[in-house]
Amino acid sequence: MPLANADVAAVFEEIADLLEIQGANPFRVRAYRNAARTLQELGASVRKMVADGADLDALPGIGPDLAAKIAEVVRTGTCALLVRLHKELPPAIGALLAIPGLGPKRVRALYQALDIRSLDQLRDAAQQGRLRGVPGFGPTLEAKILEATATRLAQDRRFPIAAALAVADDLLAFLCRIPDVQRAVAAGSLRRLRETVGDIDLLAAARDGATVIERFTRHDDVRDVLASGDTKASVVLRNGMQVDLRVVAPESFGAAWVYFTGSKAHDIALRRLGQERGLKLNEYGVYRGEQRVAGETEESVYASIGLPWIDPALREDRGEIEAARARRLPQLVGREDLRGDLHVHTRDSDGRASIEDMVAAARERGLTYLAVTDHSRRLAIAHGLDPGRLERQIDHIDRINATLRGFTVLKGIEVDILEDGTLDLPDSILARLDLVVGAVHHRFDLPRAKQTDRVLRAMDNRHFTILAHPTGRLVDDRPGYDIDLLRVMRKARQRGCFLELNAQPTRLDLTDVACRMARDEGILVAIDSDAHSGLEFDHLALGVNQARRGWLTADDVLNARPLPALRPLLAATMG
DNA sequence: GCCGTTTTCGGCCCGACTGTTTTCAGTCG
Repeated sequence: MPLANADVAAVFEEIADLLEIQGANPFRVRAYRNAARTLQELGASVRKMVADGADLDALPGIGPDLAAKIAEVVRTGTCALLVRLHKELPPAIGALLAIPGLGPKRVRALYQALDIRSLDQLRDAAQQGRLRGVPGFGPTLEAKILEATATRLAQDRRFPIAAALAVADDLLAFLCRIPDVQRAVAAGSLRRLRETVGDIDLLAAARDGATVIERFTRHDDVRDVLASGDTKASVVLRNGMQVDLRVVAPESFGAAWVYFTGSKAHDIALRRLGQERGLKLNEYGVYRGEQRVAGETEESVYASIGLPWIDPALREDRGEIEAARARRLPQLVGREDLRGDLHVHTRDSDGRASIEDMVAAARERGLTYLAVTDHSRRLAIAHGLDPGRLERQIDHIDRINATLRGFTVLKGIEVDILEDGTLDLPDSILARLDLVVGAVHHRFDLPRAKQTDRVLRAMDNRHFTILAHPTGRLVDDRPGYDIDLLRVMRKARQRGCFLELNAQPTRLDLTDVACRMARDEGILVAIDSDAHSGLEFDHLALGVNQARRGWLTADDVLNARPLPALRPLLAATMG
């Protein structure tokens, strides 16, 4: 049974939940959570590391004990500690922690007083008014819990960043119109450009916080006010998104922006650095004793602990602090660095616009080339091209290029990688193209070894240029097929071909961690829109966001190259 | 349970808001 890093991480998360409910040492609990996070973000397969006898306790936050437990989970699928905890506590009790207002102490109190072991039992007890009898529980909390269990608020709900960005823009404009507000900005995971966000964090600078909070909580789109004080408010909008607003004085703005941008792990690391220098960091500033030494700008906060400003996309405690210390932060790629788009559909397959329309839309967005890469024949539902229709498209593109100045249409195909690793069109026609984008569109269920071999074999085709949406993942929906990405990347490097970062908001495939891995392996990434209409070129910005989280610079991005520099790279893979 | 330019033992980030209290624990981010 293939066991992914996420599976081991899930075991550790569950251990942490149960230990917490038992009232274990909070730092021990944190150690398990940190280890889970490390595993989830690790590029390499922990299963393979164990098989290779790699030094697991060299990983951050992993000591001898956790290293042994990782090996145990990899070998057995579970570990003795978890088995023991399951004997001591009801297995489903961890799910109760997801209810807002319920933390480990209250969950334990409910279990001990009312023998509540599951969400269903919790809901029933709340309905019957039995919760308020438990010490620390009153009618208000009971009503809140009843609502959460009834409306399934317990489920972790996250929104795609594109939707959240639009909502945040409107709210920020609203805040800026309040007279006392000097600045209003986004913070949290939204500012860090994560692909989904659980809530929208906003920050405003103003003298009179209470007034700002009051106006904000009366915004037309606010459905519920979860909390509201003099400096912060949490609300739920009509569309179901939760928004947290924090208001601070202008002199604290930079410190608060760092604080509320996070990530939590990044903030903790910063505060630790501060401690080493005898400084205390909080949302109001940087303090030496009573005296405030920084805080008006983000730069001043970072400078106080000896660091240059760090881009929010990097603030995940994944080495950015060490890089900042060494003055080796990457110069992250920006949307303006993209010169072209190497994965675009037209009406000839399942796109909605003509080649000419796509060219016009690309030019409007500052691009200087695009590759037409319609689907190949196997994808009949998308009206995929057979050799004859592709021949005619190639001729059509030649005629279009003859009329263009300062823009080039490249001839390509998004060819299906068949189950045996062969491509869906004959080499004779692929040879006439500028690039061949290969993609897996079926048989996602192959076992890891077969899926990996399938893609490696496809890359052996001398015409293969770019692997599209390399894992098949869908954001928050489908985990992607089981494939050894590291082997794929090493093959790509050996063959001189490339991986795509598909910028469709539902895909964002590669992930940030995989982008970082590609960079470490020395592979160029193509940030492609996979546009099916002119408007979808705007998705490129989302792809760039993801690439920034993956530490990519313009040098790491294939289509940040102007066409004269790109052509030889494409040609090298075309045999 | 981890970790070390103060330490191999004793630390481990910090503050706001709520509800249930009557001075604060618990939760959350």
